[in-house]
Amino acid sequence: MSNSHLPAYGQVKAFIQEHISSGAWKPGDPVPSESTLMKQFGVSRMTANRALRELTDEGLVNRVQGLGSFVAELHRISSTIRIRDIQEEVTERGHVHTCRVVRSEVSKATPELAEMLGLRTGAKVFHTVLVHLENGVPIQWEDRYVNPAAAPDYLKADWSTTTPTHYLLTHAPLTQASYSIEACVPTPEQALGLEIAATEACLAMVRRTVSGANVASLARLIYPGSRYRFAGEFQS
Amino acid sequence: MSNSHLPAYGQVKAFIQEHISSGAWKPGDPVPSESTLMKQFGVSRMTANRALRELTDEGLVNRVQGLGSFVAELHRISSTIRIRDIQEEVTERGHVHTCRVVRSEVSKATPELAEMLGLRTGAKVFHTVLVHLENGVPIQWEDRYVNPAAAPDYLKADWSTTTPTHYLLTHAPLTQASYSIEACVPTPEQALGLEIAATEACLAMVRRTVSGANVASLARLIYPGSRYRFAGEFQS
DNA sequence: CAGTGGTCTAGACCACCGA
DNA sequence: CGGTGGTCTAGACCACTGG
Repeated sequence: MSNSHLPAYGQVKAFIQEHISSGAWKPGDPVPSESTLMKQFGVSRMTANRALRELTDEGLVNRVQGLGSFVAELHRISSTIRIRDIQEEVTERGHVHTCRVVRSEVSKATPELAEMLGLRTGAKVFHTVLVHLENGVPIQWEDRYVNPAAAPDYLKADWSTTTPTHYLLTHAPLTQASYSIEACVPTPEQALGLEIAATEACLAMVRRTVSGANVASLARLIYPGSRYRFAGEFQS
Repeated sequence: MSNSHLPAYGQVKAFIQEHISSGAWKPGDPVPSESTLMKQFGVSRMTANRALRELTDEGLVNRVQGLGSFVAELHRISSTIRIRDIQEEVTERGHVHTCRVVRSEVSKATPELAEMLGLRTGAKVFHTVLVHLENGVPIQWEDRYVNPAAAPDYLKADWSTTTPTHYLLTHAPLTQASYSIEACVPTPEQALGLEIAATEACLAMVRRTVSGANVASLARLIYPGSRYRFAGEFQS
């Protein structure tokens, strides 16, 4: 085994994890109690508790006070998505990120937009439309509305050195966000900007970010289906 | 404050979280050390440690041995995705799930398929193609290859009472999976099966699941762009 | 009631970092 | 060297569950 260098709580975790992932303990089966693990591994209760608590946080185990610990249902296996800055993503791949500004303006909130941003209809909003390129190839159309209350100097930023995502992350402490991913066909203007056929399927990510009491921004990010995909891993 | 009913470690966490999300402590700034928190809150070191450790697990704080604890970069805010059974998802919405079987057969692995499933070219694989409907409306085209070693009786399952996802979750303990989401246009057969126009953009989720030593299954799930989206929330 | 988990303490040893 | 985090212990009190 490779457990020898693990801390004690890690060895207890590994022991339980192996029994679960091998199928020896099935969903709903009881997991050894803290006191059982104390005797079995010769550890203190705090150590056994930490092992079980971390497994609970990871979604592998359910615990009920007064009852015991049980193997969780399997479909809880999960993966994490992060808000990433596209510039970071591109340079991390060793490629060059550039950006074209299509629009950068002050506009008035339509009723739907006002609703989404928590403003009055007709209120001032910032609006930018950018195209992000990786090694000169367009990979993202970014159409973004920003609440002036959250970032008053948004339009003064220089999009050749920073990105809206990065600017907002550093200027408006982010507390919450929601997103959705859907498929769409591009508008003629988007197809032109992304240099793709008007019939090509695209991924659209709609993101709404909240900063403190304000909705900070509403963004619609369009990716050509042929040049971009989201990927991830589910673990243990 | 509403902290009064929180356990001690929770109060310490809340204290730090507030300073971070309000922007008072910015990324890179030091967070109070364990011994500082001990004095400030009158708690033991284990309690202060737990607060800081959980904040680290949540990605809000970075800790370096011998140096200290620091506010993490903000873009770490994350969300979790889970593998969900489509039948569960539909019935949870109070709707009716049904399913049409398009194909259910034994076939031979092409070179690419063999590579993805960890088999030899020409080896036996199970192949099913199903259409899932919500209240009679097609919402998912499921094209799946299954490794016989992981689920020998896969083709004997009754797809009117169970789904491949559910069958595999219960019969092949899942240890790992990877996925990718992309946009595509449907093939003529898929458009027909999903009852959509051949030009409609679709979401495609490709999922590869691993069970113990075997790759269990390779699935391509196609969703009509007009009827389905992935959505989620980023928290704290 | 006995057994479970949820929390907390006071003290300990170690490895690491920077001055 | 002193301060930091990483881990561990032995014991404690509480709330909850089931029989």
